[in-house]
Amino acid sequence: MSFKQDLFSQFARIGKALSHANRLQMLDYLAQAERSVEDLARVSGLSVANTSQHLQQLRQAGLVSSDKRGLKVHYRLASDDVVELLKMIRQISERQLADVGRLVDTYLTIKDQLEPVQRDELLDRVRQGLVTVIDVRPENEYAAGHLPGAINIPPDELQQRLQNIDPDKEVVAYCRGPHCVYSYDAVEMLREKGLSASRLEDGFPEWKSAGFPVESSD
Amino acid sequence: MSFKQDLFSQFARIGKALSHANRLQMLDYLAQAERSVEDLARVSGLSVANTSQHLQQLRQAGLVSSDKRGLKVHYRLASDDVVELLKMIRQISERQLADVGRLVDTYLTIKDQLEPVQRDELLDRVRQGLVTVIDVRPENEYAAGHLPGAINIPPDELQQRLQNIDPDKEVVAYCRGPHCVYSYDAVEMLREKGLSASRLEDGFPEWKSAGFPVESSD
DNA sequence: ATACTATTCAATTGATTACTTGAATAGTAG
DNA sequence: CTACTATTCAAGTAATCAATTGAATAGTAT
Repeated sequence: MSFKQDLFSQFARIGKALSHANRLQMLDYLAQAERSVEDLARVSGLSVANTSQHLQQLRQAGLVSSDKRGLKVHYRLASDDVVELLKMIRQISERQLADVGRLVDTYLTIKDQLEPVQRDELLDRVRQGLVTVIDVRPENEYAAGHLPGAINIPPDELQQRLQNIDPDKEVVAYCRGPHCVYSYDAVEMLREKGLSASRLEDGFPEWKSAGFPVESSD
Repeated sequence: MSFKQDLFSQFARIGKALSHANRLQMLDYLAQAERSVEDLARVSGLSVANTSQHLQQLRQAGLVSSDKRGLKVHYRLASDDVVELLKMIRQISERQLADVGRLVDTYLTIKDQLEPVQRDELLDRVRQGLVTVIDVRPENEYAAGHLPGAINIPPDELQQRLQNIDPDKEVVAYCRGPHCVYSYDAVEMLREKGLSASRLEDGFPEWKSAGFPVESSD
């Protein structure tokens, strides 16, 4: 009979509302505070009309409610259950991603052990143009010799020069040697900014002495 | 920024998996026990190929896992988090969508389905006249001894005698023992008809041997 | 009144999705 | 080996959905 079907179709409305990244982003913003349509359109980078339509889907699913005050319509989460629901999704998602090992190990993992990249592996990927290599040593050391194609960004400049780094490429940082702290710091910071970053095993001296190619800026 | 987008897209994958009534129904069945593709195809009334595709979406979203044993592939929920997630959806659905309230009243919740009725609890409720008890064994076994007040409806007669069952009362079905399939089938069918039905833990022999009262029709 | 603002509605387009069919794969049994 | 079973894959079609555009509403300010 269609009884069960009806029930599951109702549940599916909620699932459907959660099935689009933009709507989830809106819910995320609404979890912080109630907002107008315009606010939500701005933060999600959508047109107002499009935003409005998404919001209506969320309202139909019973996830948000709204009221009009003056000119503006204010939206908010319908109940705390929605926060719980989002939390569950996040939880399952993170576990799933950890199992498969995709986004989580570059973005989300807190107890990440900063697994270093092998030298030969890095060289391959540099030649394919897949990675941005960052040398975090002082400028004079960089000038004396560095990895092919590496750009020099001392630790204190990293913050400002973030926008020069291609966010779609993987970043590998290195410095003087295996125990140099700067490359750790750089990787940590880059990951916080959402970039996929890792450390070269060891440092420049080891790279050079292993017979790998070197560039210098004379 | 692409980082957040990626993250919400990952969450959306879970939402997408939950956005179809058939998939939710499958999750519901998997919440009770692990099942083969064929089992799930049968209960959801879909083709095996279609069922398989839905299951793969659920697996990609990290909601179910599977393993092959011999010919059959067994699917199960990936973790208890998924049960929690379903519970949240049901809860929001119940609270927010006015038209669902009625359905949920008669349809036992996902969690309830996992738990059969305890013997002593059943006896209490029988004495208060709150439940209809159905014995789904063959007539001769019923005649030899049955639970007090139980009515005998063999599985193949259930369909026709539905109208004799008070739809406002809770129904509890039992048969020979804990692994007897008839009571499961009866419960499933009654629930499909919108009745509040559940199974007695174990069966008649266990009831009798535990010293609970018994009636017989001589 | 008129002009203006925030939101929603309606129609359109291109992209996904569900489901079907028939074939491919992997494991079992004789 | 061959026949058989359970599941998955791949290709095609019809339905559904996201986003755009331009117009319609409802409220505010002058």
